[in-house]
Amino acid sequence: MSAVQRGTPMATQPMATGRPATIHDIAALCGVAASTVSRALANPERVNIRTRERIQAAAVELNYTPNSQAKALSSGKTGAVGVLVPDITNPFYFDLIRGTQLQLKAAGYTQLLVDTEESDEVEASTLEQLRKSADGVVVAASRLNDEALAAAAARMPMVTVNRDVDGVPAVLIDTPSAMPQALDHLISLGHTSVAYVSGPAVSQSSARRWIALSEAAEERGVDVRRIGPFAPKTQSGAAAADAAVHSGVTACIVFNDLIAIGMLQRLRERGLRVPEDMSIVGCDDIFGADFCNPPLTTMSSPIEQAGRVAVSMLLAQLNPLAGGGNRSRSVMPTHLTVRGSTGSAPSN
Amino acid sequence: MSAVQRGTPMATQPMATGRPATIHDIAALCGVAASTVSRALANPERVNIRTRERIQAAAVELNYTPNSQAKALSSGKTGAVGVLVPDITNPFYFDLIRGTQLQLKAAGYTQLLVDTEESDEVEASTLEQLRKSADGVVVAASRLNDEALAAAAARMPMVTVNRDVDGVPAVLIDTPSAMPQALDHLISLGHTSVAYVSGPAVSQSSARRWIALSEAAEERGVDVRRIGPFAPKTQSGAAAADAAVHSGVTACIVFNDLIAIGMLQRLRERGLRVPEDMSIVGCDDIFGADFCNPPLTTMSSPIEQAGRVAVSMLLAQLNPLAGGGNRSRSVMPTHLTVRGSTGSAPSN
DNA sequence: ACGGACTTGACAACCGATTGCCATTATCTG
DNA sequence: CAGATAATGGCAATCGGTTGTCAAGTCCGT
Repeated sequence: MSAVQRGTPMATQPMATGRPATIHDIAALCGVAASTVSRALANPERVNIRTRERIQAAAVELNYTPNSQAKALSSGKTGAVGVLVPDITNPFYFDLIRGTQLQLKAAGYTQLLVDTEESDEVEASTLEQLRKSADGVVVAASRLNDEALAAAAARMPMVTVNRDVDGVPAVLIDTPSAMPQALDHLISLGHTSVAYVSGPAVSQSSARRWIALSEAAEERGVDVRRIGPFAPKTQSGAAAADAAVHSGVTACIVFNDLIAIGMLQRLRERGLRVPEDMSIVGCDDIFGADFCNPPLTTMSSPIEQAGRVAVSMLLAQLNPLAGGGNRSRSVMPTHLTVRGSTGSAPSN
Repeated sequence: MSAVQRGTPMATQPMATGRPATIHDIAALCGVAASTVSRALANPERVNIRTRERIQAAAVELNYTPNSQAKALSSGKTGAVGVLVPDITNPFYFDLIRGTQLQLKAAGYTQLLVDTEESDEVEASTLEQLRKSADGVVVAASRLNDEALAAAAARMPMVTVNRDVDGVPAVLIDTPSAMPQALDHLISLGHTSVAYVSGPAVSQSSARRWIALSEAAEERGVDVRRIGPFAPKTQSGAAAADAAVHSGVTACIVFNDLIAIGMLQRLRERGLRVPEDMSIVGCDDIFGADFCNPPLTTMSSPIEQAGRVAVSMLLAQLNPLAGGGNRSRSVMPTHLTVRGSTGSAPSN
């Protein structure tokens, strides 16, 4: 990161003209028609190289930047992409957002980030509004039902993250595949009675994780019960911890790290030790999972990459010209990261 | 491309037609001119009540929503506000972002969130671009120098957060005022030699905190030295911890919680106990400060409220009509939250 | 040198909404 | 009842680009 030093900005600061330059200013300066300027900038090969260069030079000189509103109006393309997340304060989405932002910026798009507040209504109305102000959307962990989501996807280009609906391209974070790993990890530590602490009832992620886990449990002949649902917030961890203790299990696999971290706090309050009395496995490996107490065993994925991939898929949909076949589904690998919150089952 | 089919008079389906309705559709349906529709919707009192109601009914029936691009183009107002943060993955900004988003949505504005990647160049170019695509900006923890920031503020409505520049309205999180509290807290625990672990060299916040701390230290006759600068990331904590240990102090007041948490980890690695061997005071009370190990003593502020206030100030600037006098400066209170990372000074 | 093929640049019609200006009509006043 | 005044609705220009159309200009081969 030593590149920080470079470029002390004595940068060529464009002087503050009263109003940003337009193609008409350029046209006037070059003595050509505005349309010629437009072409010179958009379809350079359609314009004489000398004129073109004169125009390009003038554009630089006037510090011209196209007016995105006007461009959107006449071309129908806004150059913006909406990114919908259910809760912007959930650390899981930080890296996702950063991934989408990076990839969008690289492609010259603007990111419209919206927090849908875990509400299907906010999500639906946002999608409707975005239909006119964005070229496409990335929808993370949608709270909409399948029909509504499919309908929205039919109206505008969309890529979902962690949500699988027929006909809608998706990036899936393959947490379910790590469930057997997590279970084997617990079994190897002597646990035979495990609880799955589930997330929101409308979360497809939670459902998929539970299915994967219960299948793996059946194969291995282990008792796994399900408790919940719980909201994906640390505050929910207290109730989840109490429910887990009451159920008598010695280990929990938890919908996500927020709840898991909340459980750690609650268990400590109740005088129970982790992992001596109870093992906890989280999910997502969010910011904080490595420095909570004890550090959380959890399932990790390349989240930022997921954001980048989602945007790539969306852009491929928007610009079908570019080579790469349009994948309609991309799966991000997941693995178990073992830390301090899991240990041998109580020996009693 | 063939001639666009838009003239079809009976194509006015209330259902989800391929294309959203425009004022022209409404005008056709009501048998009036488009401009009348525009007025009926914007200046209702300028249009006969019967016509107006007919138009409003048609608008509802056609599920009309104004095209924000077109509106922006002709009115010059975009209905969007840019929010610039240096690092979107820094939890400090989560609550700020949520605050701005809530307040903006309530006022019918769209939030354009941009991560400037701690770079003054990215920040400058973003501001320049936003000048045409947003009505105003909220700039958090700007990395620009005073002149550049003042110049940008002269070109478009702006409110800064944690940055004080002449003539630019600002929301200041008054962390400096908590510095004496923090120092007194440490002194009462027997510490006499304290280090300030500073943040980025260009961060005004860091500079202000240092000034407040060193003044308080002088008044109290305590030795406070400054180490750093360090980047505001947990990874920087390792170097910061080593520097602190080397300097021989028994307590650190740290620029922010990210660095502080990184220090906790590093100190543990080196076999040093917190707070027995070293006390740590963080700043910001970010997500994670309450559940790290040990829980972090830190300085807390109403960050989400800061975001809301920043937006309110900006909107007041945009719509001078509304009553409330335009405050140009708003200070958010800060207090010390004592947790487990501070304790009695080593007795040796 | 001439005609055709190909380039290049200008014009103008949009995109969807706002707004100044004017014509029409309704209402009111004396 | 005529004339004044206000209320109302429509036309058309405008915002900044994009793009289809066409005329003028260039270059070529024969």
